[in-house]
Amino acid sequence: MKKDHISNAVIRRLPRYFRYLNDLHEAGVIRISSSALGKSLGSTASQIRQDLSCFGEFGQQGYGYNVETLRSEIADILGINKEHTAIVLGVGNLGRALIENFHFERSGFTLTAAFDTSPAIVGTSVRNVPVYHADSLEQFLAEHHTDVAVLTVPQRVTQQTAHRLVSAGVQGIWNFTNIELSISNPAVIVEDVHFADSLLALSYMISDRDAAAN
Amino acid sequence: MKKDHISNAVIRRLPRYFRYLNDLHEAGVIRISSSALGKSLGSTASQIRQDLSCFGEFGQQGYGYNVETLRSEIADILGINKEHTAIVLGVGNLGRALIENFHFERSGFTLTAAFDTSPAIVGTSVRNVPVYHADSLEQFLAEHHTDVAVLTVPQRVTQQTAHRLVSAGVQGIWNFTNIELSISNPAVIVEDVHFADSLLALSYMISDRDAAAN
DNA sequence: TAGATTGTTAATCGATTAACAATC
DNA sequence: TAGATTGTTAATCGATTAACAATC
Repeated sequence: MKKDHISNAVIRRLPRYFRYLNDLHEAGVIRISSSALGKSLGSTASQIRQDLSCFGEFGQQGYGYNVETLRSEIADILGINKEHTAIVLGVGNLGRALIENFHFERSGFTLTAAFDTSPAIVGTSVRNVPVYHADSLEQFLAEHHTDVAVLTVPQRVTQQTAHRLVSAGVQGIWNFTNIELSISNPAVIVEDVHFADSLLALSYMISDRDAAAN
Repeated sequence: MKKDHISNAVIRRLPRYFRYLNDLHEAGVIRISSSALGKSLGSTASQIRQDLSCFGEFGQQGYGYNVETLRSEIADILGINKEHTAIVLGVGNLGRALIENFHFERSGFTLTAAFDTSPAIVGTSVRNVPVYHADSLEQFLAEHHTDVAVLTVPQRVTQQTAHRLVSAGVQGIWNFTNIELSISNPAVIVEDVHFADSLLALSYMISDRDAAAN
């Protein structure tokens, strides 16, 4: 039974399902049951059926799920076929690492441009992505529909850059800075990648283990 | 009332509390109530008091919490004062970006070494972190207690590198590869930073918004 | 003292798991 | 047909929120 509200817990599990189904597909697996899927992913068959049922009926009694069909359905749900576009703000080490190494296209995104202020790189391109001066950001956004901005700028210009992006109408910000963005427009979606939070959680878990051992 | 089991939900919120308390402290704020904290962080006073009560009693009736005291308590809880050590595996763009730009010391970690196989960088150092050849990993780990390994190696060597790290006795792996690690030793803690999962969640959320608008 | 705010217990809400009729 | 497995409803579990006595 399709639901109209999807909980965050479900949304966060979908990419993992997708990733694993891709692996299965590449390995030539044709069908899989919810219980096999659950076992591989460390969750339960119930949870997987419950999660999928939020979006429709993709399986067949007595058979399970066709791997390629389910993969493709989840891709659709996640918006991978929507031809999203993205730009990168800040071509330092991290911005460059993402442009060069991260497979945006596997998530359905096309990188259309990058922006920086350093004269050494403005005018060059990285992996065929042209690097423009940050001053031309508004002009670019006015001329090119852009769904997501990847924020990898230095901390001190983070907030102002975010403001400019929101004013210019981007739909989402993928935020790699350690700054908590305050965004006036609630329609703009901010997805944070807080490295420090992740490392501190790891720190807690290894420290906790130490404590338990004593 | 101190708890012995702390839920994952609580653990994931602690770093945010810590980050915000740091900001408050730097801004010279002396005291804060759970309701003010909740309002700023977009959660509830109840939740914050409930979360903190897992670890002890840090507040005072009628007053609230002393910012510096609470900050310091949470730092202790997270293990920031444990003088953890870390090494970086793979000094490509991402590894380099982390070494150069991420403030490991703010999370209580000291970077003691990095490893790579490229002759161009083995023997150099990045931000005073020496880069050794990956072949010397085991020897280094035998001689230097190492809590966490930061995994930023290419996908094809990810799993084998993880195995070597686990065999050599690291306690935690901060995994930036898109590979789901399978680790034999359940005592080793893996913290994944799955960029693609994060971007796909963002993709879902902007796509969903589109759909709702139609 | 009176007002504010804690830590904790109780109530509510939501998410996960179990059970099962339907059916391939 | 018999076995397997779905989608969904019901039961359980855990997390969040509300309420309040204690007290600074």
